[in-house]
Amino acid sequence: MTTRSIKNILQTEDFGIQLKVQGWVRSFRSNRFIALNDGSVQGNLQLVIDFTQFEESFIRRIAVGAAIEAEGILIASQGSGQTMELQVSKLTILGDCDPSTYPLQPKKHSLEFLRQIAHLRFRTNTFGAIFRIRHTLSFAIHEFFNSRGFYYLHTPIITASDAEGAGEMFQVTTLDLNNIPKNEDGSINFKEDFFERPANLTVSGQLEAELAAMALSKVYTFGPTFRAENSNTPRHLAEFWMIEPEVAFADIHDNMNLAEDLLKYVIQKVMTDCSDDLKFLNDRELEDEKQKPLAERNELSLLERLRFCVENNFERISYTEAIDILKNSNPNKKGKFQFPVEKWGTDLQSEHERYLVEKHFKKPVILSDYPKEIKAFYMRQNEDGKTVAAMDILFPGIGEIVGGSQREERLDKLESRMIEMHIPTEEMHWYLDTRKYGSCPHAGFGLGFERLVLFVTGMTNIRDVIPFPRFPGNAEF
RNA sequence: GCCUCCUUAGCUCAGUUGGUUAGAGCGUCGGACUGUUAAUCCGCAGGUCCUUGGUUCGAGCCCAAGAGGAGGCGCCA
Repeated sequence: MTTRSIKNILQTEDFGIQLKVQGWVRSFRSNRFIALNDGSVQGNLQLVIDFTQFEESFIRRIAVGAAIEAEGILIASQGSGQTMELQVSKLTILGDCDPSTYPLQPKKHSLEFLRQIAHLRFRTNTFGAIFRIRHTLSFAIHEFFNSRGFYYLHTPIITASDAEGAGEMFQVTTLDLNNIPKNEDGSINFKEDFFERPANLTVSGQLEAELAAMALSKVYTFGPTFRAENSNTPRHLAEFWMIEPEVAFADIHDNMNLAEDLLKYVIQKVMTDCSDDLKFLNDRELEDEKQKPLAERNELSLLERLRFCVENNFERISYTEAIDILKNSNPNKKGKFQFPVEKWGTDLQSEHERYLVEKHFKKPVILSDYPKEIKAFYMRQNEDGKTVAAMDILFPGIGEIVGGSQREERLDKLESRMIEMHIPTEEMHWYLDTRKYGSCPHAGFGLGFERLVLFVTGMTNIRDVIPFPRFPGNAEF
């Protein structure tokens, strides 16, 4: 007899068939009904046992969390609440679960509590849904790029380049920290280190992806990224996953189109393939919001937000237009902003981004053409001499989900900008070579994967959408 | 890194102006019941009130420091 997943059983409705299932007990009622879940799907399969056929000591071992195997006949359910149930003829306990110490109960737990038992939280409905959706998003991203002729590129995790310019890095070393080899002048002798030079964990695969795009035309990376920033927010992690496409012969508008198409494709994919999980998370959020004051509730439900995002064009405006809107906005005039919007050239604060996305446009916004002073050295300088061809996509509740740009492909402009910004040109000879030999216009962006999962699941803390979050002071599990 | 708030039973939380023995729901454990839907009913047990120090005749409650958690800001994806 073949074992079948609960997902498969619930889909096929093969009544009258003898089959075998394995899973974990979610609840056991009336000494008769076992709700069995194997993680393949949100729903449970109801197992029905005749308790007169089993020893009382055996019945006691059917506890919440226990791993069991059951054989029986699938029949139309005799009770209401489910369409089918398995009439069990043989039951085996594969792994006991002591209810007096097992932390998960058949009741609602707070996300904060579950974060402390991240090794067990997969067993809850909420986290089952989150990680099935995370998987679906992940695969949809590969599907999207593959179907458009992109090549999946593995850029290095360890990098010796300290010029990526995207924040603090984690150093990688095999030196004995209790006995660090020194040069005569007292500085650290990195010749003794594994790579014979300082090395770090990557903060971005972009620069390497550009090199590949200069030959393969369309590439993307999808891998872990590390930032040693002391960021303590529900939107930041020290280790997160990022998607970074890089496209030759593309300008900033192609770049915006690509990002918008990608986001819509993967969100639509989850709406189609994970409807049960989304329904669960949607209802969970509605229930949760009943506790909140009206002003703090979402105007749209999770499902409505996703539909809205897929069905509407993202608003595209320039930084300059954004400043005008903000200057003339009610909160700015009434002094409601903590940071009043006054002059062109300063970076937008998150309260400003929130206003644009959540109040003014009420939809995803693509902001472009930022002042060059507040953006990275590799971004293409616009004709006005003041701005660069940068673009950020802002999502409601999440903030910046995508950051990208058309890259500076003109060698002289790139070099002078690097010198202005104190980027060591000698060390970056390999990057500059792409501008020296057969340079061409190209563009790309970085999409924060966990921020995407946040938006799609409606969760509000990024530590709840990655299995084992890493953040300052925490690397448990 | 800065600011605000929180920490009471396994979990979620009450706890009056500082006043005897710190409470509830759920869970656990014991019993009853058995076509249930986070089953239901009865009963028992369960506490370093985060830690340390201070004020006071007396501290879960007031003060200080520390630890842990959450949110806001900055950095960004």
